[in-house]
Amino acid sequence: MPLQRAPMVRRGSASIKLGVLDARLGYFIRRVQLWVFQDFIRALSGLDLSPAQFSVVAVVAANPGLTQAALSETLGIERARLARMLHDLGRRDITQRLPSARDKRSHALHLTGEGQKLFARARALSAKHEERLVKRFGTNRYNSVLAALRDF
Amino acid sequence: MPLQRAPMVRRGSASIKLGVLDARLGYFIRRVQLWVFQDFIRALSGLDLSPAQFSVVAVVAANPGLTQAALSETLGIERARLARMLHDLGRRDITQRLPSARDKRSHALHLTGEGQKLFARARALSAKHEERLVKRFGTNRYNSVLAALRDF
DNA sequence: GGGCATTGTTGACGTGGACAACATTTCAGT
DNA sequence: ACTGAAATGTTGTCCACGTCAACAATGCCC
Repeated sequence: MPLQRAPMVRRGSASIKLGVLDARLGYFIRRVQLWVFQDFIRALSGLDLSPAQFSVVAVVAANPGLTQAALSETLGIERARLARMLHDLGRRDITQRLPSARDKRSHALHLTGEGQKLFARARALSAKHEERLVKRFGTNRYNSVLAALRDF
Repeated sequence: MPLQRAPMVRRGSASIKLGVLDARLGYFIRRVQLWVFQDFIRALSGLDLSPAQFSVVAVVAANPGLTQAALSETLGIERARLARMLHDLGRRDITQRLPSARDKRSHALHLTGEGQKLFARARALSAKHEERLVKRFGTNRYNSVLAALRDF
């Protein structure tokens, strides 16, 4: 059994000042988003669903038949990017694009049967992720932050 | 003078439901971060400084002589990525890497004279950006969100 | 002194955002 | 009804960025 050396002591990251960054909300938003997304990805790693893919599936589930343009605007994902995402999700038999009756240019988006099963599992896993967030923030702060960001 | 047609009326983005996303903090964090970063980039567009570059300059300004490893860990930027960023900032005469006396492996990071002037202007512009954020949130909510994310 | 760790750098890969161009379809004004 | 502009979805391209592996130089502990 090869004995491992103890890793070098991490010295004083505490002494490093943030400077003006300490008064910039964008900096802290990025840091928290990094943590949240990493935890989310770990939580759903078994399903191979990225946060962006999960958001697409969730909105399609809540609004069956909506168009890609509407979905794109809702999630803030470029139409071009969304087309490629839906191509992939369709190949994996999660979403499907049906022809729209009223507008032949657009597609009506739906989940497949498999997609609905996957979404049910993803929802449960993401709920556990959310619980971790609540614990990390504390219930009160979690609620106030969620409300503030939602109203933005 | 070619007369412009009025753009098509955006119809009912209000009717689209978020579904389970409405109870996912990560979703709203991303949306706010999108807005914040876009506003920040617009605010500093005259200086050609990205949010990441600004954060590097700010931390170097507040901690002259620190090493790349320490900076990397503080900002959550990969050492590899940071090396390339500092190469670019050095080429633009904003930052410089001086040899470290104690540890010949590492570099002591500093702002150049030009870098300090640039940082002063960037700080002022980013402060106006921050004021827009305060107005958008409202002072009370801004303060509570900032405090909550800072403590995370 | 030997062996492993750390530092900084470079190369390679994949992802995602941004933008332009395109065919098809729809709409508004005449 | 016609016509020009706009909307929809798709593809191609470019670039920023996170990630990982490998490397040389240097530092540290035993």
